[in-house]
Amino acid sequence: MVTVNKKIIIKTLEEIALHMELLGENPFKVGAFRKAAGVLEQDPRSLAEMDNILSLKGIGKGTGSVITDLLEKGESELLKELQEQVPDGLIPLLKIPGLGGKKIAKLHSELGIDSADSLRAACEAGEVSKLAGFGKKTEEKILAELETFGQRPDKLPHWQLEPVVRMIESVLNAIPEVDRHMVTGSYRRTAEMSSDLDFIIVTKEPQRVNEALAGSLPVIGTDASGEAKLSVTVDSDEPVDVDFRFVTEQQFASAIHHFTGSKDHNVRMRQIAKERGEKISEYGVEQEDGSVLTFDSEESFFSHFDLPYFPPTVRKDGTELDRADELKNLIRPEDIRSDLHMHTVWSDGAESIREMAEACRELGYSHMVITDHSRYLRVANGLTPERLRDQIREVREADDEMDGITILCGTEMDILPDATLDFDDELLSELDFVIASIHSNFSQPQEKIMERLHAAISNPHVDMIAHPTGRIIGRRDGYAPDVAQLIEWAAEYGKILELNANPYRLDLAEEWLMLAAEKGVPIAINTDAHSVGQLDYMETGVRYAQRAWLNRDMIVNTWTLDRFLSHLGRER
DNA sequence: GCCGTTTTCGGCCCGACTGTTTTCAGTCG
Repeated sequence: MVTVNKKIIIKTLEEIALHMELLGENPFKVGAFRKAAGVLEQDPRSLAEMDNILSLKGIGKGTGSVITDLLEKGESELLKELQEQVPDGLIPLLKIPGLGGKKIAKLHSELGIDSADSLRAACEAGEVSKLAGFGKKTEEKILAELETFGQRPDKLPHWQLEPVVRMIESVLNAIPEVDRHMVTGSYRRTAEMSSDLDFIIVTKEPQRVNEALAGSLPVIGTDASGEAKLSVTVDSDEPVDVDFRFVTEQQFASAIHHFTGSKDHNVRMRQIAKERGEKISEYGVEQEDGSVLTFDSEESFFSHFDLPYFPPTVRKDGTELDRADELKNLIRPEDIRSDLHMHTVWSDGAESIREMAEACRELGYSHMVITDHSRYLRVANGLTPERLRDQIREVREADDEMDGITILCGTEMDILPDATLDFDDELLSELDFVIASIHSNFSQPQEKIMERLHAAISNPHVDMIAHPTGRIIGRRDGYAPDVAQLIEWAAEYGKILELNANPYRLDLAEEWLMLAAEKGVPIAINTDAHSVGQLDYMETGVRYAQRAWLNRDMIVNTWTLDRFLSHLGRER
């Protein structure tokens, strides 16, 4: 029998919701199972640490008995019963746009549809269009969707959407009838992955803008087109769904708040409004007398409800509204005064030490660390001990020459596959800051990976572990370390863990950052820049850190140079 | 199914668009 963990419970609850949806169940009942799954997912504790799982808000008799079933018997009676009523093949059909639980239930009961294949056959035979509530257009649309069924990813990583956002913004900037625009949705919340892009557009002529957009964007499909919105699929590396909403200047603040979400955040806000006899919509706040209040900014919108401004990144499951007093300590981009991980032409970077230093000074940093790769990483022209000593001399010279910023000597040293380090202790002791990281043999068993990480983190000269899991969002999982253990070690040995701000990485992930915070492990947000331009990744890193509610005092790069060095136990 | 110092019953956020309808259900976000 499989050991039941939190993930299995979450998945089971979600499966139950899906099956119920296909049985045409009451949407609120379906939602209750989804909500229970969400409550567990949001809770940072592991199953073992949750002694009172059944008393969590959102988990009641029904969802609780599913959990009890799973813990006691390893499976859910309810899910088994549902699976007998609903063929497995129906579940994926929910992903077809335009098909929801009720329509699929009808296809199943009236036509015996039980899979994508039988649905295709029924469409081709013209049976679907004969059903009440269905028609010729629906049938054609289903057939077209089945063509590409399962080929498109559900969500795209933030880094992949970024160039699409830029492209769309430049199109919007070129349309004269567009007065103002903003990208919202989960993208604005710096979610790792988003299923679509949402733009709010202020215009007095929505129809003209609608036509201009449809004419200028590489549109490969239109889902909806009206006075208030345009929904299209835009061609890019992957097709991207994009929604445009047209609003007036007065509605703008309410609209960006509404479409930035999250959905759960909005639900909480609306409940608060309702208790006061008000009603929130994307157009404003309706008063009891029917008049609608609008706002000149999101700040004044929140303030209307006696709330401080919650940045988009913390708008998640609604519980953020209970954490208003933590906002003042939340890390913000302007708190950052250093970048501790970057590369130069000495290894695989594009710019010189001085060019990187000038760029960091421009950003207003007080100090920075040059951390080129070590010799093991041949593909990146990693530094031999001799070259590193040469580099130290050049860094010291540059530091002496330059005013306004302190340049420190460091390395991003490889942790080798055999759990040894690429440089010896003597050389490491000559550096101001030592990063250790894994770039090779990702597929080793977890014990070996952990042995490598332990060798690094327990070495007294090593200060930080960089991109601790090696993941690339949406591409690869990395080397799957036991992150909880790594965090324990970091706490034990007093070491720093990195939040790598490169949008491809964002490593450590949110859930681990929260655990690290709980254990008091300091975090460094670093760009790992390989060029001057990449130093700008810092903002994404900080926004991502906000999602984990990191406060500025635990972020190493907010510290003064003196505090940083004294933490490292180094003097210069 | 879940929840509740206004409630143990009756709500549960709210609106746009489409397709199939002659006034609205279903889907989506």
